[in-house]
Amino acid sequence: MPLTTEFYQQPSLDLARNLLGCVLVHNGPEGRTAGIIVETEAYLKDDPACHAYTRKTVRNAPMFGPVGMIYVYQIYGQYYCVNISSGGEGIGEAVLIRALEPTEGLDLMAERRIAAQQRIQQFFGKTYADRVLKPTQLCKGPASLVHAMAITKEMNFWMIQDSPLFIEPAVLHDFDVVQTTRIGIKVGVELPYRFYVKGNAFISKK
DNA sequence: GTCAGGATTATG
DNA sequence: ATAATCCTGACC
Repeated sequence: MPLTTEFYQQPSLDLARNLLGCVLVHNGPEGRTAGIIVETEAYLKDDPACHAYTRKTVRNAPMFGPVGMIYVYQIYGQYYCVNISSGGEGIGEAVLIRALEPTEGLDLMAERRIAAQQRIQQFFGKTYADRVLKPTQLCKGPASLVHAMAITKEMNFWMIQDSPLFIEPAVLHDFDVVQTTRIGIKVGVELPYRFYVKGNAFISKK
């Protein structure tokens, strides 16, 4: 059973922490893929790194939506990242999913990762060397997991409580959580809003 | 209307 | 360490 609104109503930092161990699932036309969430980051309203820091805009609108609204945005021209809106309607906050430990559909994930990379390389008229992706490489990083799970910008504004992309309750328990600073940002670097499962081999970066 | 730059990734 | 890329948001 997917997690419901009640779960997403907790404060954004709690949500980021408590999403660890839960399972992100996509029941798509090509099949089912799933993975345990092992790394997240929170973006809060009074946080300079947050897309919604200044004001509500076309891009960040889903962050101001009801809790559980999916926010997919493009980055560096060619990649996408997925967030879950949090904090309540009218409050521009969200949790970024940064890494999964794949549990279902690993072959499909690998196919999609390679296909995605081929599209990108082909755009430059280059070829993409054949390779085998290890399970640890499938969903390591926010844009990688978006490819592996076939998450698209179509899903922007969808509600994760009621969509083919959803989250199931925690299957991991009794693990240690590391709370530290976020990755890839230039402002708000000192804020400890990143959470990951200690010792897990699938996180994007130490 | 213009323009700088990014919550990344793969490659050298 | 660095390139690649397109769309958004800031500013004039």
